[in-house]
Amino acid sequence: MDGIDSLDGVRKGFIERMGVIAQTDGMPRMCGQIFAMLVFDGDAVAFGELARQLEVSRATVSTSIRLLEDRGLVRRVNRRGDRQDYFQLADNAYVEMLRHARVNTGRARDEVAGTLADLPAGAEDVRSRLQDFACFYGEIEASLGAAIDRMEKAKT
Amino acid sequence: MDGIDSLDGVRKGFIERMGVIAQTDGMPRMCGQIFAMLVFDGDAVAFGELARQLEVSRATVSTSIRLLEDRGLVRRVNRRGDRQDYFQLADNAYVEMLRHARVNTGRARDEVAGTLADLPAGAEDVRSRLQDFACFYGEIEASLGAAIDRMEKAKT
DNA sequence: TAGTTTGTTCAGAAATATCTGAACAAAGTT
DNA sequence: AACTTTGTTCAGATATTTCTGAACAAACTA
Repeated sequence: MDGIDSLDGVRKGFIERMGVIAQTDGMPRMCGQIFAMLVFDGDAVAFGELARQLEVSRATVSTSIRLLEDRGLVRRVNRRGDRQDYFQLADNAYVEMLRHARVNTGRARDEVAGTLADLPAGAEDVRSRLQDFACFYGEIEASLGAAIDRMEKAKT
Repeated sequence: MDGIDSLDGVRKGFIERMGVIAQTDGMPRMCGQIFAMLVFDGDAVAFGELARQLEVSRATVSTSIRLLEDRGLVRRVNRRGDRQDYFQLADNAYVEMLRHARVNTGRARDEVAGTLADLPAGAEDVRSRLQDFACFYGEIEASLGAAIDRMEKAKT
């Protein structure tokens, strides 16, 4: 029975692929790999273990973890009798991801809205096209909002 | 009356800011600037004008435009008696953006689903966490799908 | 035909993002 | 006190992305 070895192989593949996805998603690869490791392992993982298993410097772990903490995706915990920091997924990690996306979308929409406000009188055709553009961002925001609501309701 | 000059200033600011947004959005800056220029100007813009006004090489215009075409955001048109290529927003550009986002999300979900399929028997806790992760992507896909439907309906 | 304009391609330059090693402070251990 | 472990910071190395210039082919012009 090689259940454990096989599980470990699957785990490594998952971590590696999530690193790639993070990259295509506008995040450093290491953030994706750390996130994947926390999802897979479930319980809190030690700072040192992250550096050792992902084969990166402690500096990289430090900065990557901070980014994840700042986004509310990861929680730092301490264990009695252990000086190391441990990390685990924030319990609302997925919702926080959506919130972050919504904020970003809002920023984009604000830029368009600002341009609209700056438009001189006349230029009605430009205004109309910019309004379409702003609506586009509005649709995304609304959709993300709906998804956030659904996930928060499902949480309970 | 400086309506036109003022309009031109607003236009330049808009183009520049959309370049930045594109970058934070995982796209080359020039794609964002070209897109912005087409949104603002409305009618078809010549290849040469893009290079001249955005102050970049023709090579950059060529590759950026291709990316935009490949994503279905921009349409290339030809004018009788003019050898130059002209470009304008695809009429369903915004919907195509959403579609692209949905495809990407689907890819990510597929990765998680693949990992789930590879999991050996047992490891039920890991399975449960990966399922949550897959659901998260599922929610995004569903939301994008809803936004796509709304926009297509509003199109008419 | 020789010269111009137009768009593409690609090697490599320039800019940016990501990661590392070394120096450090804080807190523990011997 | 001297040493170890832990996490942070930052200058700069490494890797990646983005843009350019030059070479080119296709189509027009003189």
